[in-house]
Amino acid sequence: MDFPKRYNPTEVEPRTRRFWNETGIYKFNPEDKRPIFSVDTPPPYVSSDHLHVGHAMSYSQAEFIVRYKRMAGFSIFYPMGFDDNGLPTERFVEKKHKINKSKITREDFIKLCLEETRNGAKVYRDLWEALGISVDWDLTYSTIDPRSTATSQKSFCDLHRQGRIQRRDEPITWCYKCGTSVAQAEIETAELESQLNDIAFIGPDGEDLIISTTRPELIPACVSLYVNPEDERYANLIGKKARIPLFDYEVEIRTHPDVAVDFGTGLMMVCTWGDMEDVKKWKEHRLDTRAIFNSWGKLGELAGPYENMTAQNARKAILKDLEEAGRLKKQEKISHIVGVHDRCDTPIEFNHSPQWFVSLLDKKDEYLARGEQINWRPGHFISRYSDWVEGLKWDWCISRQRFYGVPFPVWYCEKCGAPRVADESELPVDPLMKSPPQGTKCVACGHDVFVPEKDVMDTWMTSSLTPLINARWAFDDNLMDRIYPMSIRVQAFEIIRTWLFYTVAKSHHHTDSLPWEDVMISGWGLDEKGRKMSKSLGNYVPPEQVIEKYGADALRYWSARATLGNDLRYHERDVSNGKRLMTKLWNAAKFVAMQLEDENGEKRSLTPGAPTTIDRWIQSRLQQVIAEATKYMDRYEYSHAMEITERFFFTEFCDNYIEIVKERFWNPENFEADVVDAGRWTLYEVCEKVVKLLAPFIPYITEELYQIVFRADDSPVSVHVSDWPKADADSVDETALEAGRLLIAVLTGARRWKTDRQVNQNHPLKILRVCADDKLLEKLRPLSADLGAAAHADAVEFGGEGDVGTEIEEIRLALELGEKKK
RNA sequence: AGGCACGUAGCUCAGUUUUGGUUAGAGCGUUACGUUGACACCGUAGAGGUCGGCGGUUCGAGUCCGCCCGUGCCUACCA
Repeated sequence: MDFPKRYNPTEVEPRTRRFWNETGIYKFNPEDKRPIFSVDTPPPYVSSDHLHVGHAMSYSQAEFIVRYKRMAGFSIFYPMGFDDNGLPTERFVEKKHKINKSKITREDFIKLCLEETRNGAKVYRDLWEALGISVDWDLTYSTIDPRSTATSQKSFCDLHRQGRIQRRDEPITWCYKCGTSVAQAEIETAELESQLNDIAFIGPDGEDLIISTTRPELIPACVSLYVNPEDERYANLIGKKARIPLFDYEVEIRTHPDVAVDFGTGLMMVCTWGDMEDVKKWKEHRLDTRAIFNSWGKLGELAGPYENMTAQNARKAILKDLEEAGRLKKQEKISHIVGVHDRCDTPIEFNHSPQWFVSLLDKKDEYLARGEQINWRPGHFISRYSDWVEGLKWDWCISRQRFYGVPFPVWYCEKCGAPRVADESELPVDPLMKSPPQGTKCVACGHDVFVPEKDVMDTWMTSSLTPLINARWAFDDNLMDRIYPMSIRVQAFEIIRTWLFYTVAKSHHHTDSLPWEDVMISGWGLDEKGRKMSKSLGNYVPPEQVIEKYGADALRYWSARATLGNDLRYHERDVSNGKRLMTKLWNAAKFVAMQLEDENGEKRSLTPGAPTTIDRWIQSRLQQVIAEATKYMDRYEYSHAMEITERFFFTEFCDNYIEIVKERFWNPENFEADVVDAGRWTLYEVCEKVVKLLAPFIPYITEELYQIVFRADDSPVSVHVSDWPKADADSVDETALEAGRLLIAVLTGARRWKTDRQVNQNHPLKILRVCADDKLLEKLRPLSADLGAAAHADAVEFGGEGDVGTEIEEIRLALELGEKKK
């Protein structure tokens, strides 16, 4: 047997990858009749320059489970997708090429996006392949490809038919940097330093009416003043008019119970939408509309002399003018929370423009009920979901005033503006490229000329359909009854409110079911200080470098240390520790391999032989480990499965069993032949099972060992399609387990005694005398040969007096050093 | 402000639910010693913890309950 002295991942990993590709073991076979385990895995964004070990971590964690399920006998449906469209990609392209959508044609912009999409996909794919992520690349989708486009458009049409989609013209949260509407789910909060300004408006009798605002640039948008109805200070003002400083027009003074009496003066201005509260009062009281921003966030006509200024400049100018007019009474620094766009951190404003909405608010209860039906792992993450659903305030705005995304299957009547939604048979369609079918007439007015919808869909409108994209829901040859609902969704916690929630809502409305049965939530890989890895902090650890230095298996080992759903700090020493496990495994397997050949290099035939107590001990322990590891893997607790296997392998198999059994091979003349056989057989069995138990975590080295040592002519082609070990409860031998514990206690005592005398552990003992009560001695007596072998004792005797304590109090030892043999 | 997690050895983390139960574990680091018949990418042994704090339940609490302190994340702020 040709067994390399050292394991070299740099050589083995690419070769093994080629082997996997050639054998096609990760391909989904639709003809396979075994139960299917299908995985809805996150399609990463194109902006690949942000990849760090945290990404490697979360994808690896999900993949441990997939590899386990594959070995456990499931037919695996494991696709990868790429989230190529929508704002994330557009923002990435704008940043990289230092452009924005106003400075480039739609066509050129889309061309750049497609180009970056291809680049990004390649970087990702290279990394996933290097990591050994066992997806079936033939199942790959992109959220901009015809399949996803058709699926998204079918979703739109279906929801539209259900009356769940409407076009509404109302105030909408808006990002002026990106020039588009955004949905509630895309708004994050940020703490901002600001200034609270006390400004004197002019009361009906010319008196000062002081309001406090952080947004003085909105004064020209002011449409009303408000006080609390209980506030007696202002009772006489209600219904009267106040005059706006600088802009010189009048607004009515109204009441609303939401106005806090104790904030500032208790008097507030309400503008055409500085925030949600303004919108609320505007709707309730049908206030005037004074929209002052144009679509790029500069002030418009109503701002008079401040027209065309940015909000920031207008704020300064207006404050200066107010001060000169003596109307700025007080300024105070405050920090407050504002909503910002998650893609660019720009504070969110309100704007008024027609948008497409998916109604959500009327179905909160049903979404919450769906949440309860999901198997959340870990369970507590359901609260992230429920909290979000309960806190929903707006329906889902799905239209974006952008270029690169899935087009709406919609045209408008040129004459009356009524929308004409495509029929499902027309999908996929880009209305900019294609008109409605010949002879189509407007249902409202009968006119036959249409103009295309130019907006594109929110990227989540598409990615919320990944289970349905995978199942080819929009196509005749779909896999709906085979893979849908999918078995599992894997993702990190930060996109519960977006990807997860929207996917649940979509499946609820399209198929009246959950999209999947289980959800497995991963944590984040953090830097050494526990901070999130980010480019700006410079605490990035690129996974390629780690793989190059330690191998993919070592990086995966680090990933497997994080318990399910918890964050994990990245320390190179943990990766290095993975390397250590690999080295140990390599050497242990090498030792096993050595015993499989005779002196002439001929392969020995393995027979169970006559197992000794210690052979039965390690076999029994193995059965327990298999049972526990399997239990953990079934619960997606991969970290515990690996840990228990690793500990068993190191401390019981290597440190004790191999040390005990090796004497049989070095001095076979001291043992019965079938005892030597039993040792050989047990070594092989246990090591093979350990290799299999570790295969999901460290797939490369285990594959290599399987091919070199454990693959027989009639075995499966790869360890990764071999059978996951089955625990055999009947073969757990309680007597042997107890005996093994006693033996290790004696051995540890002998080792300590030698260490105290500063002699080599191999140094022979003339006599090892075990002293304990008769009951214990009875249990220990059958171990005599193994004990002598392990402690390198010429003679093992029982009974009498001893002075070396062991870990089991009742056992004491008397030892006598022998001559060192040369 | 509310919600959810977390707080265990110098460091990084298990263990806390299902099941409360003798001296609380691992790896790294550290100390001493050893070593070339799987492995120096090594072995053996040692030192190291009032399990964030206080109180409660219990024969018994790292584990269950209450309160508090600290950290992180999520959600939300009264302009």
